[in-house]
Amino acid sequence: MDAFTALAHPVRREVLAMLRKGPLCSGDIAAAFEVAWPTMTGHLKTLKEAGLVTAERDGTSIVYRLNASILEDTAAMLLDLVAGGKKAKGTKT
Amino acid sequence: MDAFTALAHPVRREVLAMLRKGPLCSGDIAAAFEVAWPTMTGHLKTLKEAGLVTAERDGTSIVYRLNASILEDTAAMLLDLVAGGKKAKGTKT
DNA sequence: CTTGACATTAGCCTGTAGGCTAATTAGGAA
DNA sequence: TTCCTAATTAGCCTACAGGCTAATGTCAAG
Repeated sequence: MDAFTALAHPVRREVLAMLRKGPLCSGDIAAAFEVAWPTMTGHLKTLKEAGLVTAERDGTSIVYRLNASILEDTAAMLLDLVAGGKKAKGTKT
Repeated sequence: MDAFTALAHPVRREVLAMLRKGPLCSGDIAAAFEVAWPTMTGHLKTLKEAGLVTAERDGTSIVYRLNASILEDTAAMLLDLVAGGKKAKGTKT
């Protein structure tokens, strides 16, 4: 699933917001929301596939970490939709 | 439908990219893609509901125009997911 | 090896996004 | 009015996202 689609779900955006403060394990993330744990696992999987987070096992826990660069790239693509063909680099003329 | 969800579909993002060069009418947009016209009408409706475009009738045509500010806001929200709690405003220390 | 906690996978169900065709509305021209 | 073109709305269908419960896998501890 691509980053835009991954970002379309409010819970997944909230997860990213939690993660910006530092890495967290699956249980902590799941506990912070109303959804069942397996549901959160699904969201985390989606985020991981989109490259927005990374996962790493640490003992019995699995630690999720925000991947800022993908998020920045995605934001840049949005800004490009506005500016890409309008202001450009001033290369023309 | 919210802006993030609206942006999740590739055709809708392409429509926005077309629109950044200037306003276009429904028919021109529909003709530029493989989808049937009513399908494109649906996408345009979604974009309009998200505030990403505006529509205005001009004779028999309906002209669609990009609303850059919503797109910029949306991009800003993404960047905030990265920086919002990390770098903040430099207020601390 | 058994137990217990952490997390994912498997399986099922429901709602809705996204596609099409056909019908309808809106506006200009004859 | 009548007709033609532009665009939307209505209705239907299929596929898949997103939720749950139950079962399974994984690791550390005893």
